[in-house]
Amino acid sequence: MEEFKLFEAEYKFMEIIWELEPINSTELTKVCFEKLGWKKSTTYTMIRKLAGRGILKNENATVVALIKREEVQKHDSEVLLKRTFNNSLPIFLAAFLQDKKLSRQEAEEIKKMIEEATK
Amino acid sequence: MEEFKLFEAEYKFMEIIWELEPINSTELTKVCFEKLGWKKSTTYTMIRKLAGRGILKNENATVVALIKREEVQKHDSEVLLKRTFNNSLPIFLAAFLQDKKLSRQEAEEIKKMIEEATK
DNA sequence: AAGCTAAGTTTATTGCGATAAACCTTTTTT
DNA sequence: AAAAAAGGTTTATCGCAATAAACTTAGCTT
Repeated sequence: MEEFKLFEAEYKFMEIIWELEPINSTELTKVCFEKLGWKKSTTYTMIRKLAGRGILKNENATVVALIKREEVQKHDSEVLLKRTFNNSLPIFLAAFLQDKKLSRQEAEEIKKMIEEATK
Repeated sequence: MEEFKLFEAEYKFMEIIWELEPINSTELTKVCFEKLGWKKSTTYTMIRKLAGRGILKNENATVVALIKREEVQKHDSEVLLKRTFNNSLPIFLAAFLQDKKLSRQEAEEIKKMIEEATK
């Protein structure tokens, strides 16, 4: 559970990795400098911390993610729903949709997903 | 926009206020001590900070919220959707519903809401 | 009038996420 | 063989949210 919690900087970093993995660690320091403005040591610090938590691994200078983006997304959704909406999808939607309009296509897509998730 | 962003401690604090408002400030220090373990000065510090940001007001020792819980809920939802799901409700639902089952009643409720939010 | 309580403010301290300087070792290039 | 680049680690620093100690002032109570 808790293993999927990422702080802001960690999340931005992982987004880069999910996009580019597998990626050489030196190459990664360059990308992080360009996209995040990080110094080399900052990137390596991040690699080490996330490796220690099983979020990614760095072997032979090659960095790969050990958890999927979808797992983190799911975790984040659940945290928000639990913390803020008493774990209720209808309550969430009421808040989120307030004053928003969906296209016909989005609506159909969503209804289909709801239908599929119904026992 | 940014005015609705609450940090964790602030959020827990506001939950108490939304539940009990209007509430006398001394009474509030007692509740915060019981529920959050905060000392009196911590509660007053929090009151002052949030008052400065227009989140609540404290007049004649009576504290009331100036923003509604629903506004914060909406803000938090939008932040998550933007940050994590490319602002797409279907993508969010795909992640959240994965391996979850909805009751028939929930499903109907949700579909109705979707329908109402469709242009 | 002396003490107590309510209702705060001023000013620190703490904890931790974010960031990086400085240093080290090994491999590659010239 | 000297220099440079790759691939790191050790150890700090910084910023800021979280928390609170200590002090103040005014009203109420005995």
